[in-house]
Amino acid sequence: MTVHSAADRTGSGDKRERILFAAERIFARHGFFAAKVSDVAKEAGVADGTIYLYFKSKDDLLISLFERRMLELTEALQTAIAGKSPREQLRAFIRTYLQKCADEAAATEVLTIELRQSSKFMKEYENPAFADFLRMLGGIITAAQASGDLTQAIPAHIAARMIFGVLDELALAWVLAKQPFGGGAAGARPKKFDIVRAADWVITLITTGLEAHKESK
Amino acid sequence: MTVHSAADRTGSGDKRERILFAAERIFARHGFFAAKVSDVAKEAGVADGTIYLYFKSKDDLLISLFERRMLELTEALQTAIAGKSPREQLRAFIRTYLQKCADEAAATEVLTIELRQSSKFMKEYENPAFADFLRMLGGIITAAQASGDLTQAIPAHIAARMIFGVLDELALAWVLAKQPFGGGAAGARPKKFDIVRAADWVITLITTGLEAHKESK
DNA sequence: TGCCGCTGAATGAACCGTCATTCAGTGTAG
DNA sequence: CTACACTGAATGACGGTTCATTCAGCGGCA
Repeated sequence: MTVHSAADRTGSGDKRERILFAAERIFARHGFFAAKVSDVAKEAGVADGTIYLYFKSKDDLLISLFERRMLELTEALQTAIAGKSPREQLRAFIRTYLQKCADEAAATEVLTIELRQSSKFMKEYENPAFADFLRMLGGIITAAQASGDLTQAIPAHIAARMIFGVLDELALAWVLAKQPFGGGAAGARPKKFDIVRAADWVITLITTGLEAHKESK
Repeated sequence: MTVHSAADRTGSGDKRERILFAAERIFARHGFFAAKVSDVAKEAGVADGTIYLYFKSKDDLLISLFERRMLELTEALQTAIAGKSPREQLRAFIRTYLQKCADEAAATEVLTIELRQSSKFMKEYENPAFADFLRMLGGIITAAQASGDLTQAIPAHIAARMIFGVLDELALAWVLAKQPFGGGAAGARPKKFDIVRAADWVITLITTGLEAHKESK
C-alpha cells in the first residue's frame, strides 16, 4: 500500500498519478463502459495488474478521478471568489469554471459525460463533492439575494441548478465540438466557439437576461 | 403464451411497442449499460429472443427509443409554438418542454442521462433529432433577435444551448429527486420541486435575468 | 363440421466473445 | 537471500446474440 516517498524511476511522477491521468484520457476517448482496463494500463505504460495495486476496481478508478477533479475545481473556485462581493463572486465563479474546462478538456469530458451517469449506475456512491459544488453556488446566490443584488423570485438552489445547467451544457458542447481525428498533437484544435469568451455571455444571461435593452451590456 | 389477457389488449398485440416501453422503464431504472436484455424481455413479457425480431441489437433499442421520444417532443413543441410571436414561442417552448418531462418521467430519465452518452459511445450515430431540436430553438431566438425582442449580444445558437442547458439540468434534478425508495442511509434527497412551476423561473431567468428589478414588464 | 399439414412468430437454453480481476512468476534493490 | 513492486497470461463470470424447436392459428379438403 504505502506508495509514499521514492519517486518512481520510470519517469516523472507517481505511478498512481500516471494511471489516473491515463484513465482520464481513455475514459474521455471511449467512455467509461467501453474503455478497457488494459487500455488504461497501456496508456499509462504499466501492466494490467499494476492498476489493481493502486485502485480497488475500475469503478474505484472513476470515482477517484471524480474526487480529484472536483476537489481541484472546488479549491480553484474558492480561491477565485475569496473576498469578493456576491455579485462579483458570481462572475468569478462562472469565469473560473469555464476557464478550468478550457484548460482540461479530457477532465471536462469525463466530468460532463460520466458524472451524469454515475448517479445512476453507482447507486451507493452519492457524490458529496458535487453536492458541495452546488452548495457553494447556492450560497453565493443566497448572499446576493440577501444583499438585494438578485431577485428572490427564484429559490437559490433552483437558480444554482439552472446556472450549473448553462455551464455544463456549454462545456459539453465545447468539448464535443473538437475534431477527434489526427494524432495526439499538443496543439489546441479549432473549436466551434471560444468557451472563455462564453463566460461573458453566461453572465449577461443570468444577470440581465436575454431581453433587449436600450443600453447594451 | 396466449394473447388473450387484458394487459395484452393494446391493439393487435403491439409487441414492438411493449418492448420499447419496457426498455424505457428498465433503462431508466438501471441505466443502459447495466440493464440486461433479459430484464427488458421480462418486463415486456416476451422471450429474450423475441426482442431481436423487432430490433437489431441492444443499441438499436436505445436509438429507437430516442427517435420515438424526440419525434414526439418535437411535434409537441411545433404544435405549441404555432402561430405565436417569437417572444411567446419561447415561453411556450419552455413550458411545453417541462410539461413533457413531468408527464413522462421514465422517458425523461433516459433522455437526460443516456442521450449525453450516446454521442460518445456510438460514434457512428449522430443524433439528427437532437440537432433538429436545437435548430428549432435557435430559430425562435434568431426571430426574436430580428424583431428586436432579444439582444443580439449572444449568438443565437449559443443562447439556444444555454437555454437547453437550463431545461436539461432542471429535468435531471427533478427526475433524480423523485427517488421513491429511501435507498441510502444519511441520504438527503427529499428535494422534490414542481417542475412545471419551474417554467416560470426559467422564463424569468432567460428574459430578465436574476438581477433585482423594481418592477419591469 | 372435423381433420390435417403447413407456416412463421415466439421461445429460451446454450453459445461464445469479451473483459475485469487474479496470482504465480520475474527482476531488482538493499 | 529476502522482500517487494511489478508483470501479463490465465481465469471465470457475465450477458448479448443465436437458432433449433415448439405450437397456435389458418386454410384446404372431404
